[in-house]
Amino acid sequence: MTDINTAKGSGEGPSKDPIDRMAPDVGLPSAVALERLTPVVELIFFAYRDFTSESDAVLEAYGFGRAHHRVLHFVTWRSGLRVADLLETLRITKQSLARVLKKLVDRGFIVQEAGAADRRERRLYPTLEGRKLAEQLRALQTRRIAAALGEIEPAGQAAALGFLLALTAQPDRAGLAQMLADCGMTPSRPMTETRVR
Amino acid sequence: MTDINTAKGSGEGPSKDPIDRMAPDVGLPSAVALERLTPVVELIFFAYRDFTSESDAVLEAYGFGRAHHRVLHFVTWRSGLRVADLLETLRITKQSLARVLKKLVDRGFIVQEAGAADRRERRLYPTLEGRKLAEQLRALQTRRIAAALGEIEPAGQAAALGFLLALTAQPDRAGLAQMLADCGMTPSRPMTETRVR
DNA sequence: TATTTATGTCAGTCATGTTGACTAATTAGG
DNA sequence: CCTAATTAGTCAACATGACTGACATAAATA
Repeated sequence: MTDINTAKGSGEGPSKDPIDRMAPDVGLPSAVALERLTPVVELIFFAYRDFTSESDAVLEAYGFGRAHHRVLHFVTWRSGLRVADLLETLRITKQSLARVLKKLVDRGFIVQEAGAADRRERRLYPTLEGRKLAEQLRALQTRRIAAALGEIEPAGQAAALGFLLALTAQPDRAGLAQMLADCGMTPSRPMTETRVR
Repeated sequence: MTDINTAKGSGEGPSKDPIDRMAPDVGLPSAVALERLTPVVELIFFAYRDFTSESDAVLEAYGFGRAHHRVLHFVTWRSGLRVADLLETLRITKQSLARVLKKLVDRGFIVQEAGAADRRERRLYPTLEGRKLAEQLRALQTRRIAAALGEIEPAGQAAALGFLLALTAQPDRAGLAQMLADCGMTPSRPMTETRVR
């Protein structure tokens, strides 16, 4: 666990590697100082736990779980995607998806139709009911996000998104950054080619 | 050390409802505009998914899962806590915890000892091996966090933490904010109704 | 036509969450 | 001092959502 043993107190050196040039204020030399970030690990845990709690409660009333939420979300807001896209996005196996997707289809929240160009593909779409639930869940989540953004200084909002984007692994960054930009949500320091790790 | 909060002189607005006065830049009126935040929902999903992926891989080699990680984390970094504290923190049931905790104890990563004042209590402590694993996992996570903080403007780092703190529900905010402050990580606009200090 | 691709499905396993009931040890209150 | 409440451990049973591996089917492609 200690590949970070490079410089330590080196205050204002030229910063190249992201791991070395961090947080002047939130202060981060390099080696030992990483442990100062321990509470941030917990912060992320608590934030995610609470971010999902509201929608989880709604889902429960429908007899769905978080897995159904994820599927319904992407099918609704990236309407027309294929099963393969969903597998790639969620990083789960076909069988895991099948169980969840089947339930959503059986219960009338999602419909499948063969692709126009390639009829092996099943394009996925929400039904009216599916869209309604997806909207309800989105409302809960975006409301919480909006409230949280409202609690920080406007100047820092782009940075907050930039931080989350930087936590995300490369393969998904570009698409996310594009989506954010399309919605007028420009993260600070967008997709800098970073090989974290 | 708190000089980050001075960023931009926009701080003195007539702040009303958090949901109404948000994001001039990241722009947020109120009603319909919430749907512009949809990609942020996905951003949070991807960020969390990728944030946990590295440590999950290490855990797998030990035959542990994310549940064990959470327990080991809190037992190590809040050493000496009681079972009841853990239940409260993780928001799981006694039985869920028992299975995971028992495995960690049986495998020699955690020890329990009766509380000094109240001998019904079982205070939890990591063994040497437990601490080693916890350190390894923490290193992975803090390294990723540090890299992500390094990718945004220093001025925005406090805001990024403030955003996550704002996503967290009240009960846990105070303690988190205190921990962050103790480590020199001051989130911007800390706790609204949570006076610590 | 033969192969590859996209999807669906069967069968079984594992991890982690749940409930409810019960025991044991210890402390606290009347 | 004896009963209450508290803290923790445990059993049995169950649900969800991951996983693997094997196999089926339809459609596109070489």
